[in-house]
Amino acid sequence: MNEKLKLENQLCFPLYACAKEIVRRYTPLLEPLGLTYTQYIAMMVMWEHKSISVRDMGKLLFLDSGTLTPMLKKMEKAGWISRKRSEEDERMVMVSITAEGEKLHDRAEAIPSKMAGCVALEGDEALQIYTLLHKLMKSF
Amino acid sequence: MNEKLKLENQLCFPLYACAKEIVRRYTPLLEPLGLTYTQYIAMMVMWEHKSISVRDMGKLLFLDSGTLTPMLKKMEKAGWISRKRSEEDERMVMVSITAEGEKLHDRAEAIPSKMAGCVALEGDEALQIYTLLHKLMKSF
DNA sequence: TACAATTAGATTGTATACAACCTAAACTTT
DNA sequence: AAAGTTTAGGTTGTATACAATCTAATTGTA
Repeated sequence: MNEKLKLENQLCFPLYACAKEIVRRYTPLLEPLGLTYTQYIAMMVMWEHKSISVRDMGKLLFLDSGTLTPMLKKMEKAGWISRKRSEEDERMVMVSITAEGEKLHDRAEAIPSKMAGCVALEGDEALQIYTLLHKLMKSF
Repeated sequence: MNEKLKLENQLCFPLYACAKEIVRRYTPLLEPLGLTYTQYIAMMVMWEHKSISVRDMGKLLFLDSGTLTPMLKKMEKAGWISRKRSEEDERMVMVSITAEGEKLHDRAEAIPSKMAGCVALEGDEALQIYTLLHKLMKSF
């Protein structure tokens, strides 16, 4: 059997499995805030940018409108953001953070340090993997 | 703003983004074979094990029955595998590869080397990330 | 040996993901 | 300015993922 078609020799598979598992571990921490993981990273964009087009958010998160549009509608309904078509360019929809959305930031403060405890890597290794993944991500 | 809640300071995010992007790049290579990425890794298990329980496949792939059951039914319909409840332990369902499933192996042979060209890492870096991700995966 | 606890899959419900396609708006080019 | 092209979002359809729950089979135990 072709060794290259063995699961243990894949580079993509551990990437896929680790990503899923870590997202899964975020879930109980995000659940009290009412956020899913994807909504959480969308809120990170909002906390930092306050107002941004769907297009630019998609570029930051590597997500397209097929994923973002329904999710942003849910987040609008939850009261964390508002959506409004831009007046300068009517093709664009601007997403803006609300006061409720800002409040979530305080409640999310404890999450990063809690998650750090879930990752079984020494500090040095975490930095290595961070560096390598960023290099890979920038090549996309 | 809390620096720890910035997207660029997350470890999980590049993991999530890289995994999605690499799976996305597999898609056109797998499409002629009629496989999705998840079906492809399931076939890897089948090519190696020939016959395995749903439970054990789930442990190898980090997937549960909620994902596997519907997918394996599709793969059975496609003719690559067969599903049969075990006679020794009627709780278990054994999945076995068919002749059609074995044929797919030949057609998949070219995929790993094609994918290698999609990853913008030097040989050394690919090994590093492989090692770190496996360490992380084993801690689950 | 009854009976409680565990286990394996299946099912249901919710939430992504993304390709493919559609519409409207903005931009290019002639 | 009219026609063709590109762009931004929205919609549809398909395929995961996974929590929660259910059923049937098996195992552990008093």
